Amino acid sequence: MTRSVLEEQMSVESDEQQELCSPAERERSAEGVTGGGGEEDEDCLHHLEEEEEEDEEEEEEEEDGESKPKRRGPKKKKMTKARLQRFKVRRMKANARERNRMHGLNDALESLRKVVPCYSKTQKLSKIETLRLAKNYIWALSEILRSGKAPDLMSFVQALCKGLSQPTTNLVAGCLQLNPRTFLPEQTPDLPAHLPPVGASSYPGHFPYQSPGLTAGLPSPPYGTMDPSHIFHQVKGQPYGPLEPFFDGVLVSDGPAFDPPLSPPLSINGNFSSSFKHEAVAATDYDKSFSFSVHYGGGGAGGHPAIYGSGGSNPRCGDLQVDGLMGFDGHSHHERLMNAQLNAIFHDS
DNA sequence: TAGGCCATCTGGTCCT
DNA sequence: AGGACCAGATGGCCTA
Repeated sequence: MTRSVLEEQMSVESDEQQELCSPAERERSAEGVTGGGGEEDEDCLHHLEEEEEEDEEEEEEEEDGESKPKRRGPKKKKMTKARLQRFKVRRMKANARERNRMHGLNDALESLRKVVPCYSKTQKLSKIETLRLAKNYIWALSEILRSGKAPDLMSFVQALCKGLSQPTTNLVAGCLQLNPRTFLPEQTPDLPAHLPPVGASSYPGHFPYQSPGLTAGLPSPPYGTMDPSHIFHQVKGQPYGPLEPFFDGVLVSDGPAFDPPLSPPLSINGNFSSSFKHEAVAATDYDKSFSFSVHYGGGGAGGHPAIYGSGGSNPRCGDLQVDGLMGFDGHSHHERLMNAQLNAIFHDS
């Protein structure tokens, strides 16, 4: 009897749940991907019913005093059918609210994903990575506004990627479409260290990259590492060992300290329509002294086609996996506006 | 198969 | 009392 009422309530709740779910979650639910759900509710009910029976038999057991150790503390209020019923209903309502609350949280997170640099419908950032990237992004933007100077691309990307996992780092790098050549000071000695105009084929800058994690002994792995090997691979003997702080020349002693364990990213929209070079391209002298590659989740040898760049001639993204990636200008008007402002900053500095 | 990520349930705490 | 928030536990899915 009680059971049938509860089942009815649960089915009602189930309907509510469908309404509360976001489309993606509804889809998941429909596929039976969700967690415990109603099944657990049933388990809970079963458990409660057992408890109820225990309560009812409590007095008898006390007389026995053998089968179960006596409970300490205040005697539990007897779970009458009515109480049990109320408890169950309350619990189900609480569950529904909690689900709803979490859906709201996820919606907010999804909104955040969309305004953070690298948004990909196909390759969603995890929650934690989204928060890290957002934090880095905010930090990087703040630095730009505060200093009025444009960071060099590499520092910028590194700031964005600080503390991010390797896959996310690759995603960001892919989104920004880094051009490894820009990291070669010798080749671009006269080029200004700011970002290229929209549509520019590459970003000329220098290579000030330095891993704070290595130089300052900051905590890193698995997150927070800015080890160059995280983003690119330097050939043995290449001269860029020492690392410099992010935003070369921007960070000052009294400036806001960048939280070591976290990451800073800034996605300057698809501006970095620079070129990704295939590693397979015939090696130039530059290639011999410096190579760049971003490994995606254990990419590299035999792994995923990592993001490569090593001074080749292919101006396209090559094997970079950027499916579904949206540049910053792939979003709302607001974002485009913001992007334009960023470009202005970079061009003016 | 292990580990990462996620959705959900649950009980506790705080607040209204 | 009831709602919001939180953290721990659990189990499913996915990928390397």
